[in-house]
Amino acid sequence: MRTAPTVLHLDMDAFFASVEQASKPSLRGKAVVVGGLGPRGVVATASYEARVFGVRSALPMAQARRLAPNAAYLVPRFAFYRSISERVMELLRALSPLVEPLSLDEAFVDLEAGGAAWDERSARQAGAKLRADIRAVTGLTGSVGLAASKMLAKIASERAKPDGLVLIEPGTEQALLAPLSVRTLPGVGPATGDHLRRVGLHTVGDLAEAGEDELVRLLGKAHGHALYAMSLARDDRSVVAEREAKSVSVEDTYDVDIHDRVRVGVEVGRLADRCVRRLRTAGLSGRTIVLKVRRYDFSTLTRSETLRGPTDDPAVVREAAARLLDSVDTTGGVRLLGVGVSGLADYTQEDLFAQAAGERRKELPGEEAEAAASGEERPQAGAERRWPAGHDVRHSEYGHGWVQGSGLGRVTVRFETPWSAPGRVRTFRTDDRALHPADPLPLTERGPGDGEDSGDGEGDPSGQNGRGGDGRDAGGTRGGGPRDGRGPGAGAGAAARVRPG
DNA sequence: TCTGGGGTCCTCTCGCAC
DNA sequence: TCTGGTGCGAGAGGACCC
Repeated sequence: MRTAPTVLHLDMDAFFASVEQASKPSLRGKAVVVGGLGPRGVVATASYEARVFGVRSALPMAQARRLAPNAAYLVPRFAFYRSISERVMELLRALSPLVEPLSLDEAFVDLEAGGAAWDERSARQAGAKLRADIRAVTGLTGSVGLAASKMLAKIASERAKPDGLVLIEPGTEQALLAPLSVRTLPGVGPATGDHLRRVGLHTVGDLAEAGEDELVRLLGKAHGHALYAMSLARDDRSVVAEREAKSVSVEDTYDVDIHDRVRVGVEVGRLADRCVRRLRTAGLSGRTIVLKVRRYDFSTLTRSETLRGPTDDPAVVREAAARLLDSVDTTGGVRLLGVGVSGLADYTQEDLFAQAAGERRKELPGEEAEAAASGEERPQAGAERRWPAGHDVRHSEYGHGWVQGSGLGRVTVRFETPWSAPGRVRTFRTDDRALHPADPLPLTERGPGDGEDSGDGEGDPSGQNGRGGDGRDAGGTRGGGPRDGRGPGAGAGAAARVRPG
C-alpha cells in the first residue's frame, strides 16, 4: 500500500437533488425529493433539507410523502445528470489519467499517477482546487476524501460531507477505523452486519481482534480474508480506469401485479428486446440469458440458460427468455420481470460462421415505439401528452419553465431559469399547443452547451434514457447509479404533484 | 409501510467427465 | 464394471453497492 494520501474519492453532494435545486431557483433551500413517483417508487436522492425529515435514499416514496408532505417530488432526469457528471469527470481526468467512475456522482482518482500530488500537502491542494473547479463549472458542491487507499479515501469523503474535504493522515488509519461500526467497511451490508453483531462483533476494532480465521469461519473465505485486511486498514486495490461490463440487463416493476400469464409472456418479450438493444448499443453479445421474476410476495427467482455461442439476436434472446418463463410458476402474480444477458463477448456466433452479408439480423419489432416506451420520461408534444414533474418546458408566451405538477387534464408550470429569480406559476390544459417540452438549460451562465446538446429525450443519441434507471451507464462501471442515488420506481409518469415546501 | 434498477461477486449444489 | 475423488461449468440464490 502506498504511504502518501494520494487516492482521491469524490462524492457529489445529494447529486440529483442538488442539480434540481440549481436548475430551479424556487427550490433552493427547500426539501427536494427525486425518485419514482409511481405507487411502488422509491427515493433516489433527497436534498439535505429533506433529510432533516428522515427522507433518505431507497425509502418508499409513499413513506417519504408522509414524512415530508411539503417537499417537492420530482422525476429524475438522467440524461441531464449524465451531462453534468461528464463535465465533472473531465475535471477529474485533468488531474490524472487514472479515474475510476463508480457512478454518475462518484469516482476515485489516483493523483500520484497523474503527477497531481505526491504528498499530503500537494494532495490537499489538488483536492481543494478540484472542489473549487467543480463549483465554478457546475455550480454544485462535492465532498473530497484523500487517503492512501480507496477504502480510506471513501471513508474520508463520507466524513467530509457535505461540501468538505477530509484527509486521513498516513499512520492514523487503524486508530481511526477501530471505533467505527463494521457497517462502515465496504461489503458489510445489513445481512453481514447483523451476522457479525449476533456474535458480538460491532466495531472494526472488534474484527481486527477476532482474527482472520474467525472471520473466515463466520463469513467464508473470500469475505473473511477481505474483511480482516480492511479491519487493519490494508487495502491494495488500485484505481482502475477501464472496467468491462460483465452483464447487461433490464427490469421493470409494475404498478400492479400481473396475473395474466399471456401478459407476462408479452412483457418478457419486450424486456428481451430492450435488453438486446442495450447489448447492441454497447457493441456486445452474450451467451447466458437470465430471466428474473419477483413474485407478489417479493420472493425472487432467477432462471438462466447458456447458449452454445454468444448472440445479440433479439429472436434468440426472446425465445430463450420464453423457455425460461415456462419453468416459473407465476400464479399469484408477479411484480417485477427482468431479462439479462451475461457471458459477454464483443462478437457473435454469427460472426464466427461468417454470416455477414445480408445476414438476417432480425430487427427489433416496434423499435421506435419501444424506445419511446422505455425512454426516459419527458414531456411529450404528441397526442398522448405527459408532463413529468420537474421536466423543462417552453411556452411560446411565457418562456422557459418546468413542470410543477400535472393531472386531471391540467399541467402547472413554474416559469424560471437557473439564473432567474424564483418565477411565477401558471396552469394550462395538458394539450395546450403553446406549451412544448424543452431541453434543460445550463446550470451556470459560464457553462455554454451545458445541457443543451445532451438533454434527455430526443436529444440523447444513445437512446438509452430508460425509464426506471435505464438512463444510467448500462455498460459502464461497477454499479449503475449514484451512491445515494437509487433509481426511480416504475410508473414514474403517474400524475405527479409537486408541493414546493 | 412496503420495499427500484442495474450491476458485481461469492457460495452452494448438481451433473458430468476423467 | 463399478465406485470414489476431483475438477469444472452451469445454475440458482444471496448479499452488497450505488
